[in-house]
Amino acid sequence: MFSNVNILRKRRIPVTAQRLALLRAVGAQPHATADALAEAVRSEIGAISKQAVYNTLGTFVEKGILRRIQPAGSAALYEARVGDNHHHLICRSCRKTVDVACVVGERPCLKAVDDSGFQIDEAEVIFWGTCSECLEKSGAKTARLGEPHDFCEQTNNP
Amino acid sequence: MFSNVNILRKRRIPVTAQRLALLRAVGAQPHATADALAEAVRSEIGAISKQAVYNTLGTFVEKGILRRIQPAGSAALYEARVGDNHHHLICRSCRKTVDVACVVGERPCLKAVDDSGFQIDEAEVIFWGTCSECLEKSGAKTARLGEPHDFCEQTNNP
DNA sequence: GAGTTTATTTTGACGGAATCAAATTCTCGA
DNA sequence: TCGAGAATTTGATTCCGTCAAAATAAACTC
Repeated sequence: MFSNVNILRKRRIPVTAQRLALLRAVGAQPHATADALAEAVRSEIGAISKQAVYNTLGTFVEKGILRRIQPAGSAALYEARVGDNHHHLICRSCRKTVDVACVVGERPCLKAVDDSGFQIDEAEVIFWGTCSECLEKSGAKTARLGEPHDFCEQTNNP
Repeated sequence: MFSNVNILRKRRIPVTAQRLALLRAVGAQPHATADALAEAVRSEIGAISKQAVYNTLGTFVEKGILRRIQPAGSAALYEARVGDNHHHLICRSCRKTVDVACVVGERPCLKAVDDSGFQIDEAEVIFWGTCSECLEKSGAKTARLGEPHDFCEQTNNP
């Protein structure tokens, strides 16, 4: 709790019980939704409003304390791992989400593409697939492999 | 119109005025939302229900006729370019969306990553940034660079 | 071509996720 | 401790998409 206070102080973010509890909640469960975090906080400090959750998480994302992932078809997820360059792997059937170390190394792909005049600040990569449990459940199906949707590294070097 | 009919016939999708109009609409404007497409269709054939739009677009995506992109914080976009391997570049401030060719390094990241037991079928890549117009408008502001978003921060090591 | 089967479209209600706005309460610096 | 400014609560609201049932249209068979 000590270091969490410092995290906030360091960035001039007023320290409140709600913010501290949210920080702890995100630390405890990675890839959680705003709603799940709200529940976690409630079981710890009693109550928190939906709005406070959104405000706070939004602030944390702005300030670089948290990272927000918004996978297609579901609510945003929040994680405490920032600053390292990792991506995500999501199971289409059970939605399990795991981290994937970035293959390309640092700052993947940011400059190699034709940027059309954009100033790119982030490359968001989500790998979609089926996790091992769901694969077993569905009978070790090898279905979708036929048409892999390749994502190419820009740096062709190994 | 002729070839669009064939696209549907080839896949055993019953041909309807709504589906044909939607196909034309998507062809006319890439990266459009369901709502924008509905409007386009309405100005062409008079009317279409919201549900028909969603049903149809959903079917098209399933059948591989269209591709759906779901950028964080906005409605899904649909595009007719399928089968080629390209990604997207989105302006954070005006939402302009452009295609980015995937520099074909013949190494799809699909297998290179530690897949945690997943069977990966797609790698979704979205580059976020600011387009040239918005850069100018904001006075060639290098604003966001001050607080680098996430991973630019600590990955300055080679 | 007419009739049947099947699938699509329409209509209207509904749901979850997130935001807006106003009033209240709290934190922090003087 | 006090007050200004910021955060939190509350409740309504918007946006995107889905559900369910009835009405309608397309495709297949004869």
